[in-house]
Amino acid sequence: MSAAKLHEVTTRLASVLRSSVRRSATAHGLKLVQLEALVYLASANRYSDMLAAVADYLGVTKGTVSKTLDALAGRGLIEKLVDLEDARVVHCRPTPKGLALVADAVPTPALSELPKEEVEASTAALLSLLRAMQAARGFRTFGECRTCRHFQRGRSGGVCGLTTEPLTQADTRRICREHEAV
Amino acid sequence: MSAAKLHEVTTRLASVLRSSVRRSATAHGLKLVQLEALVYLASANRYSDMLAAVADYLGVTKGTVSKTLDALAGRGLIEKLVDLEDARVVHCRPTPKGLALVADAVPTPALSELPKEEVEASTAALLSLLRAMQAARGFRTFGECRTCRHFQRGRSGGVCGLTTEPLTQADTRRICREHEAV
DNA sequence: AGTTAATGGTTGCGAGTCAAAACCATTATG
DNA sequence: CATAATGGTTTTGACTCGCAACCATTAACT
Repeated sequence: MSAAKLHEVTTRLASVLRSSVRRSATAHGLKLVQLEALVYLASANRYSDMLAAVADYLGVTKGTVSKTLDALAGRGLIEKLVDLEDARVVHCRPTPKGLALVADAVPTPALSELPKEEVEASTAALLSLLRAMQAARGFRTFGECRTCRHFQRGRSGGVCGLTTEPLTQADTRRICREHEAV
Repeated sequence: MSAAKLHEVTTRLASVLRSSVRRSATAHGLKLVQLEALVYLASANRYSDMLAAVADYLGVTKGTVSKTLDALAGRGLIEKLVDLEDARVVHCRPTPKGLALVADAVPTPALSELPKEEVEASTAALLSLLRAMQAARGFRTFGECRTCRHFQRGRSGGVCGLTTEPLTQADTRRICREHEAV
């Protein structure tokens, strides 16, 4: 049980997962990256639903993301909205049609058949593995606000210490690109 | 800690991993899929170093693999050898140059800095997760001979119960596409 | 202020991925 | 011996990918 073995298992898991997501994407007439971007946008908060965030999250270049989002917008799965305060940024929000596709395409995989204890053990193991890899390679952690060091809990929701803006309960369950683990 | 959360963590891990492998591939002048195919071939046994096996393993189509292997062969990273008994199959074996590239490109990631107990726990959890996903989606398991139900241990190495051919010690450490967990 | 960065996006290029389908050769099955 | 199954190659069209050039907007700095 060496680190090499762990690496091998991890890459294999990633490969199997990617194949099945690709299948799902194809079945819905999308490319793999298009579905991944759409799924991400469906759970990104308002600081994180822009092109640069998608590029960071998926680890692909801005150029690819630009065309990918164009394709999604062309199919009516997302809509692009220019930010009111910063005219450079374009917020991409899934349309109802896009959200429906996400709900249908996300595999709800074989995981639900695993025993509960095993699910918890796997999740914990993966999470610590993920954090280690992100830290070592300078990736953003992309977590939810409620687990972020900038988050200040309040009566209904809270406040982001970075932007000093209020967050609703729903906000705190979304993925943020500025997330930093405590 | 639901199955959905586990799925989310898994996909995120896969995404981070893929980005960093892509980076490594690019640094060596290869595409992601090309590096993945080369890494696979470096540890595949003689029943599993053919085009169809690569396609199964990576979850891409035969057409893509055909061109990918052509590209690798064109750079002198693998060599293609037609099977002596079955003229249809083409064995693809990494050249010394190809093996050197694999050794250099495989990340040896941040995992080595994790505590030993954590590595073992993560590996076990991931392995059972991987088996569950492969079983649920009809993927081949692609394991080593020594963990295969067809493997019959012998004095030096063993015998594959499926092909009835003898296997050396080294053979039993390689990846086989006919692998089936016990 | 006013130049200089830094950031967010778009566009174009060339190589290559990808699914699907048609196709050929070889081996297995009846 | 015909038919199927398997292993590979090739073609087509849409799209990805990295790279780099480019524009617009905002931030930083003497």
